[in-house]
Amino acid sequence: MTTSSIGLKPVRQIAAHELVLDQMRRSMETGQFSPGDRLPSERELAEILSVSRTVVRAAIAILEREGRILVRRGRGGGFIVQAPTYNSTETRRMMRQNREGVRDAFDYRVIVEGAASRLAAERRRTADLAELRELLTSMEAALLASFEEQTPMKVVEFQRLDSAFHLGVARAARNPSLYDAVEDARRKMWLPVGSVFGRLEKNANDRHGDVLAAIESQNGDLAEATMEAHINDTRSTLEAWLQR
Amino acid sequence: MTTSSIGLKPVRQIAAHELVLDQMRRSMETGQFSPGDRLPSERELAEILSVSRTVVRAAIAILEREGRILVRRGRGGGFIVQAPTYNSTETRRMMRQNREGVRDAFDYRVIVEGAASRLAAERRRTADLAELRELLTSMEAALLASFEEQTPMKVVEFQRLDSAFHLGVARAARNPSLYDAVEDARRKMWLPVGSVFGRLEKNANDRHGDVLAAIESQNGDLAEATMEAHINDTRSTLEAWLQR
Amino acid sequence: MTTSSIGLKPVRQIAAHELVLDQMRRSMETGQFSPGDRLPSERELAEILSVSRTVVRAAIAILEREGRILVRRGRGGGFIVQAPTYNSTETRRMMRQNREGVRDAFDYRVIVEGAASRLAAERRRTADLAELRELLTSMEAALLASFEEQTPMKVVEFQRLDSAFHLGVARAARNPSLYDAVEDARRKMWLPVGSVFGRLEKNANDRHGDVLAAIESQNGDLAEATMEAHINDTRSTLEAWLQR
Amino acid sequence: MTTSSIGLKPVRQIAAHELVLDQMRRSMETGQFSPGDRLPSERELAEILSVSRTVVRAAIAILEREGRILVRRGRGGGFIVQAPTYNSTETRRMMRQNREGVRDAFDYRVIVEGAASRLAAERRRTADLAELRELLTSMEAALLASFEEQTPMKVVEFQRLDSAFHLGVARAARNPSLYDAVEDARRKMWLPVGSVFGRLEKNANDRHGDVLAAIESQNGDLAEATMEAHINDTRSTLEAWLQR
DNA sequence: GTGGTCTAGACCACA
DNA sequence: GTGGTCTAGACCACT
Repeated sequence: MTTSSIGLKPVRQIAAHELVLDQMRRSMETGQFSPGDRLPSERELAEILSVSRTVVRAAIAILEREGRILVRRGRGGGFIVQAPTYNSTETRRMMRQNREGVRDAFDYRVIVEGAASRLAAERRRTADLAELRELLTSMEAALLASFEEQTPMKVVEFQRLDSAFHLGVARAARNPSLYDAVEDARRKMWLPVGSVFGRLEKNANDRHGDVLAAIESQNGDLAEATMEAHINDTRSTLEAWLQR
Repeated sequence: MTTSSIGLKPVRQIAAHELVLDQMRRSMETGQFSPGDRLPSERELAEILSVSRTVVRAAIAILEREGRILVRRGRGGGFIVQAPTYNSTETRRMMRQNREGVRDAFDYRVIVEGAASRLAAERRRTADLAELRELLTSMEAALLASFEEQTPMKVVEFQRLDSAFHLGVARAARNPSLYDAVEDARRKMWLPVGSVFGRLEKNANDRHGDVLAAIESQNGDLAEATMEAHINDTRSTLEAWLQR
Repeated sequence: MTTSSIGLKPVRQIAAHELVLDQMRRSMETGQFSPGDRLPSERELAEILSVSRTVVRAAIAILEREGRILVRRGRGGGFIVQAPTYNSTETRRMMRQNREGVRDAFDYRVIVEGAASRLAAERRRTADLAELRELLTSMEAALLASFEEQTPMKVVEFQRLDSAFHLGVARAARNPSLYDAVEDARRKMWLPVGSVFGRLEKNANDRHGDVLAAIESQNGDLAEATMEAHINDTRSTLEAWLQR
Repeated sequence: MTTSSIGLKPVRQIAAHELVLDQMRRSMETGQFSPGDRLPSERELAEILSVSRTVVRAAIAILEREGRILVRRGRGGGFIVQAPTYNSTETRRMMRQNREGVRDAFDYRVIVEGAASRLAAERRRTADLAELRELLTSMEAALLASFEEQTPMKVVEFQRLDSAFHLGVARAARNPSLYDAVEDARRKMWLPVGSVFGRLEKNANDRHGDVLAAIESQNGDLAEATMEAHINDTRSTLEAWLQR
């Protein structure tokens, strides 16, 4: 697709700090860190990512400039994750200009997450079920709370729990490549969409429940179909929103 | 899966010449270049890959040391692709030690190539069909020739045509992420397996024909099923060979 | 003046790369390097400034961002000094808003350069005279050339030679503090003025000649008076220009 | 002078606590604090100097080690300024080894303070005169008291008043650069000389009176000459003392 | 041989 | 114990 007729495409050496940046963005976008959380310290990040502090700093500097994190100095300081400043109007405009990309991203999600769901149904262990059920409960509670308080559930909290569930399913499928593909697919779709779904998918959890039930019953076909339906629901919601 | 609980995994910066090396290996492995062929000149490669000649030289030097290419100097010289020296026994030993990896790779192929086949059936255009049919014919001819001459079809030629067909299907699916995933999946599986299939899959083309027919008939379910069957056949063949 | 009643004022730790930046700006502004010149290499600069390359790079990065230098990579590369983009109108506007600062800067120049000229007259050695005379000749030649060719002498070339002469006088005064003061004074005045004087002070060299003659004759009073007159001429020229 | 031919000299980054140390030494040396006085609290100093307490502590620790201040703990404690333990013999030896530096420092003082005095004569306002006259009176009284009591006027008190007068003149000159230069010049000369002048310049005030008179009469030439004479007197006194 | 990047370690200022 | 900065040295890619 991107290769020349000769099968060689330009290589681009990626600086270490860009790789680190990717990692950090990704872990924030998939909700591993929520606003207000403190990232690990520079030294820890360097350790985890097996790079030098210099490289971590380069990435951090960019995130700070973007306003994604706040740097606090001194003892007790650190890097504080900031809420991303989503801009619905802007997002909508961008997505409208990229209809095809959105469609492709969803198609891809349907494929890899559907397959993951099927495999999860076939391979899930008790521990997987327990984990997924717990995530379901957390989300239920969070949604409930957000309704009662009349305060919409925070977008990022939703994102975090949603991602956790989908990635949990992918993990239960026990195929590393597939897991990576799911992560990748979510990432591709998620980035500009965060603003939208926090307010729209109040009933997302019902679908999650269906998926979990199918996985529990070890019915691969059903698990796949349910997951596909869930993702296509999301797609419809998004497209309706884009039409408005 | 490979990520820590915190979603961060070590980054590894890849030297430009390694990326180039990857590209070149890949294009030789997928048969873009056959033994005896001359690679583009250093300058051309540098241009195509958008790196400096230094980097190309570094990659070339490694390939030469490995015996994958022969460097001929002077006028009329260049880089001549050598036949890879596959070692069946070694390959078999390695794959036996990595049963799980092999299984995962095939599972992943089934998923992404199956999906690609389905989408291709739904979205294929006339030009796609023409292209795929041509590839089919070429392979037919090549196989026939190789039988008549009683010389086994050259491994790399088979590889080249096989890859071209599968990637052609993926291209017809018109989803960039999926195409990349297919490429990635083939790459994961292909590398050590080249030695095996040149001699075993004499009837591979029948399956290809079935896939193409399904795609042509725009029957998504059938296309998916046929592709899955084809890949699972390959899997069986490989596993039988590993048992021996 | 700037101290509190208690004699303590806030301290500001100056980062090494800022100090380096100052040094480099200063040496470019006083014409040590002209547009098109290549700065010493990173490694040499680090050596000369006795800092690490990292620090040099930090300063260089800022200069590059400002467009003051151009970075060329590879063998034969380096940092190429760019012509500063003076903007007469802008300069005039700024200077009009800072009349007092301009007056103070000239007053200060008159004091320190006048004193330097006097001391130079009293202390000059043969070598000093030779050096100053040579600078005079160079400037003469440069001015002449610029007239004959009908191309105005390049601003920076003028700056360079002018600075060299004045600093040469200060050096002949043999008082380190005074030399620093002269450098400082010129720096304070010079920065935004470069654009103006290249075209206006065509006869600057006559004054320089007078100063040199007074120094040569060891007449301190005359040397001081001549230098003061020269600087006040410049001041008048500038103020006339500001009036326009 | 100190620059290489290329106009770049080594940079030295100065630690914040050294800057603080400088400030504190300076304010004690110019008599802002007299022996027995209590410095502001650590917190206040940190505030005034806009650094953290850590830095203040580092500076304080050094001053304590040198015996310049006494640290008293607990309620009513604080940092108590101690009388500097000047050592005439030592000072004399050091200055003899640095004859040239002393000469340069005085030359520089003559230049900048002479010019400051001239400008002050030309620009002084009534308030300036009042301030200077008051300082004169204070010094008169202090000197008188010290004679009557047969106790030599405390060195630091002299220093304080002397500095105040000279800086007052510089302030009246209304040129910030020049004021800084005067401060700088005094600082360069003052540091090692404190021990000497407390006992020697009993008649310093007469000169101050002359300077003030000249400034008052708006006679720039006279004001400059008087100040120069005063400084050169001091120089003579010092040189005589060094000869002994 | 140039600039570009990274590493490992250190010291500092901050809170 | 945190981030901020610097050092010294290395390897790499570029031209």
